[in-house]
Amino acid sequence: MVRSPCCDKMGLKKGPWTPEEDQVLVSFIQRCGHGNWRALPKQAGLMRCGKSCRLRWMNYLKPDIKRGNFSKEEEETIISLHELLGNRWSAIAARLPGRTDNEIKNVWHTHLKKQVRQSPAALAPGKSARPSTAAAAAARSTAPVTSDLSKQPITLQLDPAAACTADGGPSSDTPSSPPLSTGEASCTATESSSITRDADPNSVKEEFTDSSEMFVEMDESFWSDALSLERSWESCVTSMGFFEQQQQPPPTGVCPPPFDHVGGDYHHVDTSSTEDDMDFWLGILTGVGGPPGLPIS
DNA sequence: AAGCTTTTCAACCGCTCCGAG
DNA sequence: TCTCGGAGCGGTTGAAAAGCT
Repeated sequence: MVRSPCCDKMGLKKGPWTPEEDQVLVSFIQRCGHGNWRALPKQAGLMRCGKSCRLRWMNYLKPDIKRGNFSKEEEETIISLHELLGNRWSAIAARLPGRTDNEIKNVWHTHLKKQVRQSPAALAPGKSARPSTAAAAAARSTAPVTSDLSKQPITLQLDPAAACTADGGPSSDTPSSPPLSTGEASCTATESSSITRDADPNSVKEEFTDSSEMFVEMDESFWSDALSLERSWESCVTSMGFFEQQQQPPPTGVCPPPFDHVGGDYHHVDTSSTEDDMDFWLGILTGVGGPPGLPIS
């Protein structure tokens, strides 16, 4: 199937954004949100394609973006996560509040890659058997899981009915606040935001400062066990020694979709779930994508 | 100071994913 | 179930800045 270009190239501007264009984009998004990127430039009066607007906003103009050099801790976090996740820049960015995937990708290619090549041992303290980048990338379907689910960043699809104004238009009662922060009412129907369960965003960074202590590998046997219905989620994970290592009980705040929380334990209840479903759930667990885990009341 | 090389990073491109109809 | 369109992702590019001779 041949797809039409994302935009009609005729008459649309490319290249660096001017301060005036930035101002137009920011003020429009503050007023109206960005429910439909494709339609946004026309509505805002910008001679750009929607894709370009989205990129500019996501990578540069969004109010919560952290500018400036990466700290040593952030660099170490990127290196550790890259070892585990490969070139999944958006997943890595999800662990670094205020940093964008583009920025992380750039910093990796410009100096972290060289740094790792020069002194791989020094940058992976304490753990010599970490998977290679290539191996991590190849093993994405069995990506690691983090320790404390109660502090997991969760990608949340906001309920449009609850989170949006009636017309998807501007939220007039918060004119001076940063636009479109989590849960703000001026989003449109397709808006999504990331939240963390922990009020302090820095805790997320600290959580992953030394990923060698924070992650455990999950291989096919884990999912096979989990899917066999013979073992509970808790026993599968506990058998790996993971929560013992963390000196804490298995998570109780998030119920993975294929599981149910019965009698203080997690049981695999969805007999139709597949390993793909598990990968889906794993994305939720690692905060990488998808809707949130189901909170247990 | 000038010219050349290297580095940085914003932006583009093409692809995949996913939801709506 | 299939098709289509929008969003998002990762790879790549190229202009500008910085460093070097």
